[in-house]
Amino acid sequence: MKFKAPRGTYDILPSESWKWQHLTDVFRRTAALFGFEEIVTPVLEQSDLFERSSGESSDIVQKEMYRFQDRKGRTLALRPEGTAPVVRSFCEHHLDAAARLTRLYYIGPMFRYDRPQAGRYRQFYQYGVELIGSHNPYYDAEIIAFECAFLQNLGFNDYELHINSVGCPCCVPDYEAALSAYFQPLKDELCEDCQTRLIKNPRRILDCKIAHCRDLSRSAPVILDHLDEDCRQHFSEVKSYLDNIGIAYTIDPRIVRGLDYYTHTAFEFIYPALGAQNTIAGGGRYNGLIEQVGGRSIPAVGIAGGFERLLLALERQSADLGSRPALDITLITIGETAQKMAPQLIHYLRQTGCSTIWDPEKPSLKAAFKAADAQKSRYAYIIGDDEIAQLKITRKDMIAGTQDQIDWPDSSL
RNA sequence: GUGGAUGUAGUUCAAUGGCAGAGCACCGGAUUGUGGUUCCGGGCGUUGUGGGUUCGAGUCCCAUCAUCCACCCCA
Repeated sequence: MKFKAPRGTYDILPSESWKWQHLTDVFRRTAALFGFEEIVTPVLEQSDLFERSSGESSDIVQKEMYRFQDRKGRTLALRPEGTAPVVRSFCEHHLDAAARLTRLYYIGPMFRYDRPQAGRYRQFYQYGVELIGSHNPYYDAEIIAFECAFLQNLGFNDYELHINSVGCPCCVPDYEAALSAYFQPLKDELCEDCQTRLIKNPRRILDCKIAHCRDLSRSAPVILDHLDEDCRQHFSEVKSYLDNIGIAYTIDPRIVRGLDYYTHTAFEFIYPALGAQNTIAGGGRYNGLIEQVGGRSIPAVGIAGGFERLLLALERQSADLGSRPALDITLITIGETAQKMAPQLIHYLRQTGCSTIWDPEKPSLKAAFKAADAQKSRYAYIIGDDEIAQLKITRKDMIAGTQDQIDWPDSSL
């Protein structure tokens, strides 16, 4: 075997692809229910779009982005996430001119140069929805409600919803100062990573998985106590909207989103049984992003989820994913005359909407029926000299095993 | 980028340093007009790749690639 799919990428084979179709079908249906319309953007973007939006210091930009020069020396990147491209397109095409609020969804591959692991790939598939144009906390709740509806439509209920407010540029500096002040005296007790976090990004200490660091952060200052009035008010309204529509959530002050553009509400949908990579969807409000990308200051909120992890979770739960599509008819011919008539018959059957296959080689009948089995054909249509003489088709029900005769569909055939 | 485990037939796995095998799947036949059961028959695969040690390497050593798991990070 000479060629292999590149590291961290994989093929979705026919034995699996129908499941993906199911996921995307349910996603599109749910998105439509919420009034979202699809937007498709290129897989390639100018790399500074991501550098500017995600933050120069973010891991995505620092070490995970596929970045290269094209033949004219332009620096392009394979998109590592979906929101920045959507926002770029939104600004470029002035989508806000048409409506006060823009509701968009997308589906597509994303790329991050990461070490592959359970539920983590270099090319992976995400879906996302974005509500652009309002700072109203109702929409934060609506995005969360959308994700809940999507998961529910897939028959998936075993997830946890964690929400937090990450503050805004007005209150974050104050909070980070308080955090540093708290951890500084405990510095020597922190793990090595957390000691550097203390200097670079103290909030990440709260996310550490080392037991002792967790113990230390238990009584650390909480962002929610340091929110300014506006953020506090916003968060409390989001919660009351959620309460209102009966969505259960856990307030998790440790949620720190990986991208710099998030403000106010942040949320994650988690399925703990997935192992280390257990976040199936994450999102939040990004009021500063659109301005950073070059547009006016426009508030927005959105969420993105990973199809791989969703599928892993659904399979773990043995959720109903539908079934691999079956074929209506396998046509089996016996003898030269039937052989000659088959193409016209199969053409006719397909035109009437019956999925039909026929093998022009002449396998043994046994092999022909086995093939019909392998394709999960509902019926086998058999034509041979006997049938042709009587203008009949022998129709075998492949599930019941019974057999009867039907008229040729059109006597002119 | 760091650490650990693992790479043998389509697949799941065997093979005290001494002739590369089995189950399942697949193909053919028993049944030249009938599948899913049964019976019989069908396996030369660069043992991931490249070096090394050895009379001899699937087995030991080194490198490399890939997969899995964890760190990191996130979807």
